[in-house]
Amino acid sequence: MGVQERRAREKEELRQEIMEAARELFVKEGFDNVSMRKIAEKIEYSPTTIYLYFQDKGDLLDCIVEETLLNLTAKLDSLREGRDPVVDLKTGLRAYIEYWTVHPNDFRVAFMTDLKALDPNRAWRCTAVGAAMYGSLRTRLRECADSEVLEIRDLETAAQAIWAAIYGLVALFIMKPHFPWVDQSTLIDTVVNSAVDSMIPKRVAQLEAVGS
Amino acid sequence: MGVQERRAREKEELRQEIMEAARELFVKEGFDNVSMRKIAEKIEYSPTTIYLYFQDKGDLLDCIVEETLLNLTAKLDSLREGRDPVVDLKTGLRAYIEYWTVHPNDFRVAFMTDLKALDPNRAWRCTAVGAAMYGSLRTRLRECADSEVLEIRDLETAAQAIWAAIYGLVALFIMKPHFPWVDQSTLIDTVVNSAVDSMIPKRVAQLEAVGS
DNA sequence: GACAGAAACTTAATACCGTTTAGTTTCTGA
DNA sequence: TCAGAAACTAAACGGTATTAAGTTTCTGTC
Repeated sequence: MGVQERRAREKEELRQEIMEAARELFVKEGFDNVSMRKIAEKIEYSPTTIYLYFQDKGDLLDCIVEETLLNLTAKLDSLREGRDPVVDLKTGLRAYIEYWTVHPNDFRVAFMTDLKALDPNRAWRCTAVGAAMYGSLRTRLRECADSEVLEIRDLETAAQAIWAAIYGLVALFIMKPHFPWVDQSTLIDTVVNSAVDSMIPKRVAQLEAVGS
Repeated sequence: MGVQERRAREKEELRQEIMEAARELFVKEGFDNVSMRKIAEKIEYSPTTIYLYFQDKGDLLDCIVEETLLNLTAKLDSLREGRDPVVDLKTGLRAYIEYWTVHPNDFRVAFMTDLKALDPNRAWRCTAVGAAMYGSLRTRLRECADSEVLEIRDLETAAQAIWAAIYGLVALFIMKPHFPWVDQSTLIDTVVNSAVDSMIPKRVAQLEAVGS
């Protein structure tokens, strides 16, 4: 029964080809400015073929963004060193911000396209990976709390506050690229330190600030 | 020459009527789900008439969002008490966040519609008011720095870091309404205090934290 | 009061869009 | 060889923003 396997493989290959073409176009032109017709033209199939592989344009986007988020997740996981949880936490946050500043158009596609905001039913893949990433943040924060150095009143509140600050910086960088930002690296450090250090006793916070 | 005045007044009235109808529809259905035809139908004119008053759909959005931002600006200005600059700053930040959580759809229209992100040329009205609001934040921060209580290394960096944290919280509230947020008021206070207090010597920061 | 011209508004068309229906072609397994 | 499944497509539907050209309405002047 090698035929069925080949067929399945071919089907998967075309699926990947569609996603690759769509990602390239979405990133270059923006989700709204890319039509199913344009994607079809790029892969030299008829527009209707895409609907055999994806429910609709939103589903296609969901799959693409899921891939992006999984890629980011892998990158963040690879950076963990496991020595000092606070260092790991800050390193992860900085890496998150820098990943998106390097791939701004992916961020636009992932977070600045209406669809995902509307209902988690349609963008369930993204929602799932996003939830996993938030879970990872919370875990790292708990590790900080479990070590002797941290004073966290409410872990959930702390995690959400940090998420907000980090997310806001990325979103503004990307939304207002022409704004007269101060030195990017300095600003990132300021936001990360401000968000994390406010949960940490002064003594340790100062040590961290010096170390970075 | 009372006729020309009346004509001008009538013209302005229709302009306002268009904006009112469009705002209502945009807020209810979202920018992308509202067509010029629907707006025209609501005001009982032909779609083309709108183009006599606004360059295109994007221009119409720009004008509407400008109005929203000016309204918010007025609200923020009215809250200034001028006694303690740090209190004024935090009050303003909280008010900013709460304004958008009360009008989430206006925020969607204002900040989560592609157009504005693309080029400041097209959304110049919003860009201008937005710049004024950022200027106001910087002014308040300078007032804090000028009073005896503050230690701000770089004012611009501090302003941008605060802006990021505050903006991020609002954006996440609105983008992920189904996320299991902790108590909203607590979270807002945490983010505001974390952002502002990191610029303030410990002694004062603690006083502020108690006061809120 | 008649009337030229400006202003306001509309009709009809252009060139797109996402998606669906109803096919056609290609391939597979018996 | 051939029935049926799988893969793919042509054509259409009902929508979109925007524009060009035409019509109606109003105004100021004679």
